[in-house]
Amino acid sequence: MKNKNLSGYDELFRQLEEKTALTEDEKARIPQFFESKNLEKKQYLLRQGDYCKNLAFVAKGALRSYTLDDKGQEHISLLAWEGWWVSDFKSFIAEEKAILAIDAIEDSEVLLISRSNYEALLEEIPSMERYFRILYQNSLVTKDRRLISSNTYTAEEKYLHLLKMYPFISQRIPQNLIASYLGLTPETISRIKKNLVE
Amino acid sequence: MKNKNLSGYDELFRQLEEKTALTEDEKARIPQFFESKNLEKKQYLLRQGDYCKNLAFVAKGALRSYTLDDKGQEHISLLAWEGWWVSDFKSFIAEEKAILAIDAIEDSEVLLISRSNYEALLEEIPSMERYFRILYQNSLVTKDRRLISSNTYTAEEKYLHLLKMYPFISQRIPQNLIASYLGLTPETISRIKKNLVE
DNA sequence: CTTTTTTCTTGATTCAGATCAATGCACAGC
DNA sequence: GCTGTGCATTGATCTGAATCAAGAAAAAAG
Repeated sequence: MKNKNLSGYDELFRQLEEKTALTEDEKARIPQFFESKNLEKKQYLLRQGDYCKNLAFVAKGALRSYTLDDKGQEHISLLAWEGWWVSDFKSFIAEEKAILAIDAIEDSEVLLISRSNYEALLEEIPSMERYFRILYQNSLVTKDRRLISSNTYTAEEKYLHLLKMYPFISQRIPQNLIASYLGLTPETISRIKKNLVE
Repeated sequence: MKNKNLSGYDELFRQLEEKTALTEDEKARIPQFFESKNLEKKQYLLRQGDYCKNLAFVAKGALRSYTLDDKGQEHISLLAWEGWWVSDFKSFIAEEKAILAIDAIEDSEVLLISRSNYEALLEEIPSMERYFRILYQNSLVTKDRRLISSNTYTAEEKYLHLLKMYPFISQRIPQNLIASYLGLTPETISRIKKNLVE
């Protein structure tokens, strides 16, 4: 086995074992499929228009994926910290150009798996097929809830719903990124907070 | 094998074989896990607050899932026609009360699979584990795009984007349901259409 | 400790889309 | 053929959140 920083894999195994059982033999084989990468705050993992060659597991730190609209405004589609996966899925799977950009919002460590290694991993280790089925199943539930929130709730309800789901988020993620994630402006968040105090 | 209406299973197999290979033996075993049900237009498959006991495959017709907000307004989260799956996933998986209602918007035929049969199916037929992994993977891509659309686009862009993805939708789904799906009002859709003609 | 950069707050104004209200239209049932 | 019920259009008005514009505060950099 190549010289690998194993710390990131601990976090990966913790995640995997939450959803599926792994033998020691499987655990020994898994790191070969991945490659570790450190990112500094603001460093890009993917740029819009590039091909998304990897699926990334966040072992440490936090990343965001986002689109840029015509006016150059950023719209965050995902905030991913330890234990989350991030990529432009469509680009990764269908080998199209990415519409998402991904960068680090803190100094981070990610574990990258290429398309071919991903296919091989699913093929060779059936419990990984199961892991990803369950992961995606859960992600779908979360995305569904977010979509409902986005179409149904007022700005204040969206903000409160987010705090309820991720109580620590305001300690970790700046307000302007939270705003972008919720499809609101930083000013609106600021006013909501003021209202809540009263 | 029990006496089953096989027509619905043809549509199911077509869907399955788009994503994974099935042996004749597997195809013979699959129907046992499901139960067919006919629904008339407006008939409920699931009500808010009930437990979602089944995952439903739409063999014929069309269904919608939706939430009701405080003011009694409906917000459609999914329109599902032939080849689509529909349920309150969170309720189905975690055995919680459903926040979604599901009903038929046309006379329909669905194939229902219970939680325990779903688990058994995935266990006994590994290519079904693969099928659902790929299905969910693709659904995630679609949901992501919808979320971006919802947070980034104007009303007109949302409508055009929908038409581009499902060109036949306006022939099949009434405008007021399309509006609800997009998080808009029917009046807004009407005005957009008028503007587009000019 | 000082300077620079980034984030957050507050106020004034604007605007896209909702809401309210009325009318027209189409198809299902009798 | 009428008649009712649900769906679509159009206009007038309202409103929640965006935008524009300054500062204040906090964090990072030197």
